Amino acid sequence: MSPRSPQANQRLHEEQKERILSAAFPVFVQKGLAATKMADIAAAAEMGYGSVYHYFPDKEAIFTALIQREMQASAHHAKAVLEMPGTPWERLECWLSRAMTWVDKHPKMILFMTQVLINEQAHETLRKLVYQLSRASHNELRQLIVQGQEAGQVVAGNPDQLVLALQSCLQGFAIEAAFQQDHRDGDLPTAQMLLRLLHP
Amino acid sequence: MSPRSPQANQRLHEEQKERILSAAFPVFVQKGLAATKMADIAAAAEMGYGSVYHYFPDKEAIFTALIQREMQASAHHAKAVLEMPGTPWERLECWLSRAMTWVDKHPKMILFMTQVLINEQAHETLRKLVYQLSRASHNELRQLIVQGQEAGQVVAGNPDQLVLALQSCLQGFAIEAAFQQDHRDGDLPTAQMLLRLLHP
DNA sequence: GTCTATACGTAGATAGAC
DNA sequence: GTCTATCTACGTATAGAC
Repeated sequence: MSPRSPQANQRLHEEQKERILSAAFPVFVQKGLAATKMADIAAAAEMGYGSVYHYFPDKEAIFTALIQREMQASAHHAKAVLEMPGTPWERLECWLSRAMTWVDKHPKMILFMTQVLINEQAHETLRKLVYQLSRASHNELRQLIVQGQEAGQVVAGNPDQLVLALQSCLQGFAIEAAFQQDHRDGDLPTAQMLLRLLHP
Repeated sequence: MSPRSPQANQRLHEEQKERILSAAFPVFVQKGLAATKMADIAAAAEMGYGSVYHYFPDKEAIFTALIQREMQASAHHAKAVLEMPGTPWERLECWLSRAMTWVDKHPKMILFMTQVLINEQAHETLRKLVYQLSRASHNELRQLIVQGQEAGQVVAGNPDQLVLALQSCLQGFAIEAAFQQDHRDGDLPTAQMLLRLLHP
């Protein structure tokens, strides 16, 4: 029995962490941070209660890891669209339709982050983290809108207000979408509908 | 010392209940149902811990009372607008601008109800209650939109989808507004902006 | 009616066997 | 590395004094 190499050990360790994160996510979404028990997470990850503590120091560390993981993915997505060729309007269309698709596929992630912004007063660090992500997204969209206004393709007006309107709608859609995953009872709005907000 | 009349007793009782509800509301909004402790509520209402239990059997009863109280107010507001004179478009304008004003003034109430829809899997009764309210609002708005479409004042398309879009936006605005109450950093969108979604 | 003190249950975290 | 058993802290709800 040769011992595992340090690299292999490291890899197994990361895999187990990932396993816990994947399992914890839906539980947090459904119950919120406070109501989620470590026992729930352990059960979802199909491992013993104590094992979770071998990989994460406490519950909040799991929560934080989930947020950070999402922030990376989001930043990556944004960059791709900003560097796209085409007119500003086309880039806006692309940004929004991608955002809508994402919202439609992972509505609970937005919900999850909304919970952080809203709920739990204690975890100031966490909230700052999510706020950063929200600001980043705001700035990207703002850039696209200003470009669109300069090209005369987007309605005039305070760009920050327009951004806020779009972001709010997306957030609302996410909540609606998350709810409808369980109780399908109508078609969700489309990116084309949202774009009407920007027509000159 | 003449004893208080039963009526006066009754009135004091109701006043104390009201006092607890008013105190509990902001706490629930900030912390969510699970994370709010009865001690928090008692402290906010400036009364002893045990006294709260004299007026409500448990925490959930307080929560439920708050929701029901809101449902009544909302139903009242809706009725007034539906019976307004004028064109369908004017009624829509009125409905939306009232809704926006309300959202702007009491954003945390929507947030509060969103929490119920999303979070806590256990309290099925509560979620049904909020869902009812949401359906009622949906139906009102749908009625206005169909009327508007028949009058050619509103863009054609699946009315339920349009309603969903508007409701989602309102929900998103509420979250944004609630957040901005603490961190003012931009103008909220206006009802006029939202109406652009409906222009033919 | 009001409040303090307490019993009970639950959940986070840890120690230590395997 | 994994898991069970346990310690500890806290929060709900209640009982009972005033």
